This record gives sequence, structure tokens and C-alpha cells, in this order.
Amino acid sequence: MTLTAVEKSLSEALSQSLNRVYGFSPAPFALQETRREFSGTFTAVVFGWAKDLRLSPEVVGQAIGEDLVKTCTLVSGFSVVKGFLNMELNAPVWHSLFLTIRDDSAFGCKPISKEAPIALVEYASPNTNKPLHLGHLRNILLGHSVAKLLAADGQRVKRVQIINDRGIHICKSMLAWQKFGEGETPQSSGLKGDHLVGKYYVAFDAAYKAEVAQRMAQGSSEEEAKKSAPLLVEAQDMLRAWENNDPAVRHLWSTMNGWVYEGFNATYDRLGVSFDQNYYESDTYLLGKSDIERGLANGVFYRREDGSVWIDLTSDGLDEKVVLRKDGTSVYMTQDVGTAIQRSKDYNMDSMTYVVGNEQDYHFKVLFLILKKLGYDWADRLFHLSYGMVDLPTGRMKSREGTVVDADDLLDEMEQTAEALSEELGKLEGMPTQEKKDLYRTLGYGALKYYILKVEPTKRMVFNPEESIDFNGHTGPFIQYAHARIQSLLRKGQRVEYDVHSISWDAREEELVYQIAKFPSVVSAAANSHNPSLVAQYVYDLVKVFNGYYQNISILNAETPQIAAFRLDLSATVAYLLHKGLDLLGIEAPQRM
RNA sequence: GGCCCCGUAGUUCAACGGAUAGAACGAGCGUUUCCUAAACGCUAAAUCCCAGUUCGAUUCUGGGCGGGGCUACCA
Repeated sequence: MTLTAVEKSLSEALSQSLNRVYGFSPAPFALQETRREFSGTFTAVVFGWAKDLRLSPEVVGQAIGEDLVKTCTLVSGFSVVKGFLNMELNAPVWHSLFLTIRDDSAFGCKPISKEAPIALVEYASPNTNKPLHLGHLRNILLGHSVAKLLAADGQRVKRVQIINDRGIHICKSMLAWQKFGEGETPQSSGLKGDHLVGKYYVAFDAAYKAEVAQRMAQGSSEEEAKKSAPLLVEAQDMLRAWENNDPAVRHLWSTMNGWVYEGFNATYDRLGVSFDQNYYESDTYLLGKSDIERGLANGVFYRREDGSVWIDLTSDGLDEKVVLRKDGTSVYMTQDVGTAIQRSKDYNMDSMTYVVGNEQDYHFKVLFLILKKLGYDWADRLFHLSYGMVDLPTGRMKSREGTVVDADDLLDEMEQTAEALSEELGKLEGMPTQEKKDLYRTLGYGALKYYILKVEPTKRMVFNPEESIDFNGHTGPFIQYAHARIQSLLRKGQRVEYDVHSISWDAREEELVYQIAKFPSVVSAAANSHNPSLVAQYVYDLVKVFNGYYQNISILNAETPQIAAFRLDLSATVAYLLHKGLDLLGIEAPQRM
């Protein structure tokens, strides 16, 4: 028996009781969890029924409860507090829940069939002119986790990213490298490729600003100075040369982008994320034009006198939006339309999730509307996972002010903190050096990933670089620690045959099984809402309950070997779910720590 | 100006319209001859303001106040 099955039967039994006692058929209702301070597992809210019946909630609750205990084998007892009917489950229900879970090796995950829907998840999507920062980290961790969640929900998932590898910003770092680089390479400098290129992007900005200031000192207006600064003009020339396939520019471009990819891949590897396909903007930036032309013929778009092409979304509560400039060139929107259509050709996907910050909410509203108006049936199953920014206590991170938190630096710092902490605790005696290093990563990254993923994606979150991320309390390592302790139990304990029905359960064991049994519905809720924080919250709650159990109930030294074996199985199930839950968040579960 | 998000302990985060608003960090106190004390227990501490709907509002509606974002023929 599963928990949802129990809940369903219980709801039906309640309806029948209402009918039997009062001749009353309630509207569909949901049960809620009984609050921890009261005894019971499920609670029915009686207020609404009492109002319809014109009776006091206590009277109705009492009458229904009495009928339920007599007629429903699931329920062993009940209590009525105000208008709340708290119901306790019978021991065999607990036994059955436990056995179902214990014997299901894939508990909580749906199998992926050959006909399962295909879900594309786009995430990361960096520019190739600077290294990854904390904002990318939130994006990447969310995307990676959502991809895992959708797979656990039984979908065929494809992970993709679009790499913004062309454009004026790329030319800026190329130009600066040409002018100031003196042939510097990742090898010669020892710098990671993406950091090296980022350095020249910054160098461009500095030199450009100096030029602007100089011109303004000579009497130019700010606007004029910004437009006519030689460096900018040169960068624009370089972009044109790139578009005209100038061999030298293209060579420099592919060399520097190559450095950046090496750098990005190193960071992706550290994070344990990967992609099934990369889309490059240099390949896709011309896509979409023909789709616009087609839509123009169908009346989706219209052409203005100056030749530019627009879509009128005022009847949808939005504005008018340009999709082709008067010179016939694309805008960002055009490319995104083209890329989406390209992906439908590549994958014939049923749905697509874009992991992109909430500053682009408007953009995606428009994009989805356009695709719908162009008649694509999958346009209804596009989802913008719009996450909030990661802010500093002082506000937004600004690269120009040097307040950006670099992803690699942060990862380094997490490893170091994990090492220092582990050394201090001194529990790793006898562990080989390499294993220790791996463990520091597991713990450090676990702390970081959990810190980011426990927050609901849509919400803005604050990161304070002054305060290092915690390893105690509501953290990744807290959950990892529970897992490691259970592994230690499993190494020491003896598994013998036992009969669950003949063991008398502690209330904590029922609570634990209840918590365990919730897992599948948490996974599907998280997948449906694209929300890893539900899983993060779940594993935390599970550990809280388990730690209370561990603290108060002796597992290895139970009264009999049979009881010990039962408790070990219960603990093993918890460990399995912690492992599985953490994995859905992209976090590893250590054997020891 | 228009449109869209968000205001919860000192701080970082929770709470399908339900019970006495939960955690964690930080502060204070306690638990180890016992399965890993990165743990467990106890104490103090919060819904921005004003109305409305409701048996019941942190949650829904309206109005303030405060913060952020979008509002380019940029990407």
C-alpha cells in the first residue's frame, strides 16, 4: 500500500461516514497532515461541513470520528480539536506502508518508457567573454536538478545550452587581447581560459572608458564620445569582419572561444553537470528569419512602411514588438523563435523548460506567444523557469564594480572550508589522501548547492560573501552527515529475518515511515512545479525525524536481533532516500565523514 | 509614467485560506563511560501599514509605504 492510496481510501471513508451519519455528501476535499503537537497522521477540516449542516464543528467531528473508527479498518483512533478531526492509523497500515517501500528498489521514481514524453531543459547558457559567477551557478544548479526531477518523473530528458559565442562583447575581448595581450595563452599564463578571456574583456572596458574620458575632456558630449571612441569603432569593424568570414578574425575567435570552453568545461566537471547538446549562437543567429517571413504571409506579423517587421500583442495585454529590423537583420527574439523551431526539428520535444533569470519574464511571454501564434502545438508546453537574482547584501552584483562572486573562487573556498572543518573534527583517520580530497569536494559543494537550491527558485536570494556558507544546521552537510551515520550503522549491524507484524512500533517509527512514504509525491510535485527546493526541504525534514529517532532509540543494541534488523532496514530506507533526494539536487552522499 | 515580482525573528529561509506562524545561523543554557556531538534538547526573538471578503487571512481583494526588475530596430 502507498501513502496516496491510504489517503484516498481515508477520504472516501470520511465521505461515507458523513453520508451515513448526516445524509450529507461533501464537495471534494483534501486531507492535511496532522500538526506535530497533536496525535494522529491525517486531519480533516470540519468547519465547512459543520457550516452546511448548521451544527458545531466539534459535534460533527466527534460523530464522524466515532463512525469512522467503527467502519474504517485504516483508522485506530481519533481526536477532535476545535474543528479539526485528527485520525490515527492502524498498526497494519504502517506495516504495509513499510513493506511496500522496503521491497521497492526504485521507490519514488517512475520508469522511463520508450514512449515517454521528451522534455528539453535549457540552462547555463553563458557568454564566452567572461567566467561563470554566482548567478550562473544558481542557473546551472537549478537546470541540472530540474532535469533530474523530470527524469525521475518518467520523462525522457535532453539537456541543452545555448552558448552566446558571437557579438560585439566577444569582439571586445578579442580586440583587447590583440592589442594588449602580447600573445598570452592559458598555458603561458597559467590562467584558466575563461578567466584569461574575461581579463581582456575587463581590459577593454578600462581602455575604452579612458578614451571616452579623454574625448569628453576635449569637448565631446558624453554620447558622442561613447559612440566614436576608436576602440569601439574598431570592435564594430571586427564584428563586421567576423560576419564576413574574415579568416584572421575567425581564427582568433575560435582560438579564444576554445580557451573559454576549456574553462567552462572544467567548472561544469567540478559541478558534475553536463549537456546532451550545445547550441552555438554563431550557428543559430541567422535562424528565425524564414519563420518570420512565413508568419508575415500568414498575417501573424506585419511590415511597417520603413520595412521593419512587427507583431502586435496589444490584444494579449502586451506591446508591439519588433522581430526584424528595417535593414532586415534579426533581433534576439528572432533568433529565439528560430532556435526553438530548430530544436523541435532536432528532438520533436513535447515540452521545453528555459532556465533564465526573471529579468527576462517579458521576453519569454512574448516568445511563447509568437510561437503559439505561429501554430506550434508544443508552444503550450514551454516553460520559463524564471528564477530570482542572487543579490549581495548591498544589492545587485556588478562586474564593473568588481563585486561579482566568481564561481571557481567560490568552489575553491568551499573545498578549503570543508578541509579545515574536517581536520578540526579529526574523524578521517586512516582515510587515503585522494579519498579525503574527494570528500572535501563532496561536502563543500554539498553545502554550496544545498544553500542555493533550498530557496524557492522564483525568489530573489541574498548571498553575503563576508559570511562563509555554513556546514551546521539547515545545510547540505547536515543531510550528508545523517547519511554517513546510517552507512556506519549498516557496516556494523547484522541483518536477520524478522516479522514486521510481530514487532511493536515506537511512535517515532511510525513518524519515520510516514515521512519516508511521502517521497514519491514530493518528487512529482517538485517535477511538476520545476521546484527543487521542495526536495531540499523534504530531505531536511526526513533527517530531522531520523536524528530524533537515532538520538532516542538504540538501533544496533535493540532488545532483540529481529528488532535491530527491522530498525536497520528502516534506517537503510532513510539512507536510500537521502542518497536519492540529494542526487536529485546534484549532491553526493558520503559513506563516511 | 506604464507593466511585472517581492516585503515574515538581529540575519538567511519555511508555512494547498486552517489549529499556538515553523526551521537554521547568531545569543544564552544543557546532553558524550551509549550506534559518528558536522548531532540532540531547552530559553528569548517576527507576518511593513490601513481597510475589505471569510467561521478562519502571512496567504485572496483594494489602497498606501518600502525594495527590485522590465519598459532598445542591445544581446
